[in-house]
Amino acid sequence: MYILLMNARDRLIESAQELLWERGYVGTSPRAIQERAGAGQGSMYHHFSGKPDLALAAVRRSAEALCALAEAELAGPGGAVQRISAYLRRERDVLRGCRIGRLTQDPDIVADPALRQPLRETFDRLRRRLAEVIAEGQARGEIAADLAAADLAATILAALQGGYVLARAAGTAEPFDRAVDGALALLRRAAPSSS
Amino acid sequence: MYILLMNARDRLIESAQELLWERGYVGTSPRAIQERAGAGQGSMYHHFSGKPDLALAAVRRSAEALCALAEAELAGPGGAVQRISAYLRRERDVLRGCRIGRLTQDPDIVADPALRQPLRETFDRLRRRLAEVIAEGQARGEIAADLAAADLAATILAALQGGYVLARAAGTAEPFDRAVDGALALLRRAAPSSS
DNA sequence: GTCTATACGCTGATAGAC
DNA sequence: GTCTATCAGCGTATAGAC
Repeated sequence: MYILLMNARDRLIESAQELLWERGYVGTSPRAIQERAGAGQGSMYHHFSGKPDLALAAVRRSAEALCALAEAELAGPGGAVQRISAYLRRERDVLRGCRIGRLTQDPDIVADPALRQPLRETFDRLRRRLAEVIAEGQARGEIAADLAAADLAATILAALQGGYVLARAAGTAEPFDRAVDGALALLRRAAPSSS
Repeated sequence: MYILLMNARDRLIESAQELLWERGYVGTSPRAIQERAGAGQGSMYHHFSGKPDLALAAVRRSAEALCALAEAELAGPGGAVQRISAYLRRERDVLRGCRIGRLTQDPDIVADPALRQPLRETFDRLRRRLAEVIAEGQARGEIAADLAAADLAATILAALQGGYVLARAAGTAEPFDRAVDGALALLRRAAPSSS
């Protein structure tokens, strides 16, 4: 177990990341984090001022990981539609949902500007990056140029996030896959040759 | 205040609906529900066996309300794309999010089949209804017939749910509006005349 | 740095009076 | 039906020893 080799501070952050993903902010207690990390009260309150402080460190780390994963696909080979397809169809545990997206439902996260900032930045970055890829596809004649790249980027990211929501409600990945397939089908239809 | 005229049972359900929307299941305590409803412990435990039982009643009621609202737009006048547009652009308090969608992030809801069932049924119904409207649009030559209606329905519903997620992260409705606009632009592009 | 002790309010419920 | 106890356990710390 890798986690056992880390120092207490990192173990606490990683445990907080896991629990925030599984149970959200409201559903995650300092005690539960400590137990998972194998650390005591004193250790946690030595490294962090409290639950919000530890959560902030955890959220920031998760946000970075998420952006890195996205970039791996979006900077890959192929045309715009192909890279977006690779991003959307990347292998995932759909029913776990998005570790950042799920936090938008946490009232205590959204209410705290410091805690919400990483969420905003993450989705802003992803939208901008997707818009870049789309604009590239438009410049190369892959996608109709009269469609607003920023809008399409938002639609694609929203379809992804909403796909998780539908999948968790259904208890299966099926709606997620449909949502992704539908989005890609529409995107392919938006080729200039089709107009 | 209408709520003061209702009996305790209905006040409890309505208060639970509000709190579940605002704070989710994990973030909502029986005590908070009682306070908002102006009812005591005894009253709540007389009408409901406990928190899950009351939550179930509240979720069912919210689910019905949601489906009714959707149906009002989807059964309205105009063509398929126009009705879907009316549905997506219906006036909403975007930052509040979806009262059903937000519950998919609640571990205790998803883990309990009885509590999850209304979520599954709601989104299944909405997807089927949207697919019907789309199929109608395809039969009338409004939308290309070679696109899978079930996939497009999932995409549209996911864009809606994901739009809420992005908006809550951003702290403004802007990403929601973009996601909706992008989805509608793509849908209009998918007309047979464009292929 | 990490541990144990201590604290106080809240959670989710039960029991019994009225 | 509704109210008021009462309860064991958890949530979120603080204090101080080591």
